[in-house]
Amino acid sequence: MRPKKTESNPRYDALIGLLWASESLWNASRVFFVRWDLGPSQFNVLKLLHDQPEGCTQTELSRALLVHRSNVTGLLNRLERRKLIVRRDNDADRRAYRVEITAGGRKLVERILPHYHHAAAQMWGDLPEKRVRQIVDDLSQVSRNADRSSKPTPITPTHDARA
Amino acid sequence: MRPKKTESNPRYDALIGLLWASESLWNASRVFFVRWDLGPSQFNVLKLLHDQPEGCTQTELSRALLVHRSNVTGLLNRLERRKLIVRRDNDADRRAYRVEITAGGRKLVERILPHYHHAAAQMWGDLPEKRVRQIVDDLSQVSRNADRSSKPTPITPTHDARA
DNA sequence: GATTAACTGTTGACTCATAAACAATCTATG
DNA sequence: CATAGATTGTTTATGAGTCAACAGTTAATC
Repeated sequence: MRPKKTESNPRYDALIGLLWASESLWNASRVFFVRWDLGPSQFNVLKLLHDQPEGCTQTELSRALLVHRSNVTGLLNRLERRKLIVRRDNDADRRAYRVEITAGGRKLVERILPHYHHAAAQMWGDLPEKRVRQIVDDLSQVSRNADRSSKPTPITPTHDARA
Repeated sequence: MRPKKTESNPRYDALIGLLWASESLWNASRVFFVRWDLGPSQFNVLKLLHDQPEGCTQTELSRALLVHRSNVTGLLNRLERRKLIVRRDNDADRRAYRVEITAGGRKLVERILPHYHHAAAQMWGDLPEKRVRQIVDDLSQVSRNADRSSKPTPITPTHDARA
């Protein structure tokens, strides 16, 4: 099923390649996590809470993970059912929970992490350290550009808002 | 909400950065496509069929798009309802459809593509052509490694299958 | 030619994502 | 203080993804 030749734009092709790579990675990570009966998204939540011992609100979680508030609800429900996280009441703000990881959740993350690091290293094959770092820099620029294009021009509220 | 310092692995960090960038891009592309009331996945289907005038089966589509067979069903249902694609009967194989893009679908894709190319170019900012191409190469290697790790060792059936 | 094996698309149950609307709560501002 | 506005988390509806199981069809093999 060879695709038809179409007018080629290297930057467009590169974008497709990037999305393709990340889809491959995401699929691989789904397979990777089945061993522990976790989805990649669930692990991301756990990892974040693991590095955030004070806990955080669901909205903070949603912003850190780049997902919608309403999605966090179900994600946490599933994790709470398995006692990997808890929703504690927040005295300072009775609207919000303070979500924390449990001892069990922490243990699970720490059991998984070494394998994850190992698998991640494999993905880059024998690419030299320097190139990897270069890619990280370039991609963070891409992230910024993407965010800028999808958000409605934040307009820095810090004095002096001339466009 | 600063994250806790944890033992750092550059290749792991790079992977997270890659996934992060692609999530940003995906979100941006979702916003981008609302104008035409399309999801990114729907557009991917249309684009593929656009470059494939002979049409293809749903399974071929699923392989090309890296998604499950069962997902293609709903995707095509939504596109068919809007008359952007058609499922034609396949005389040679009565199990399979031959999915084709309609004139309307083709027109839509061709209206969108220029904007898409433009937006894609923006994402890379002023990164020099050479670096962009470099990234494409490196990422295609990553894709291969990811696929290898998630698929159960294909074992090339071409003679000589000693592990 | 009949049976077995493989493949095609759909369905149902589930996860993960969005957006819109809602009650409860906090924060400003009059 | 009152009230208007913003924010927090949930619900509902929908899109997009997985997997497992199914009927129908094709292919292979005996």
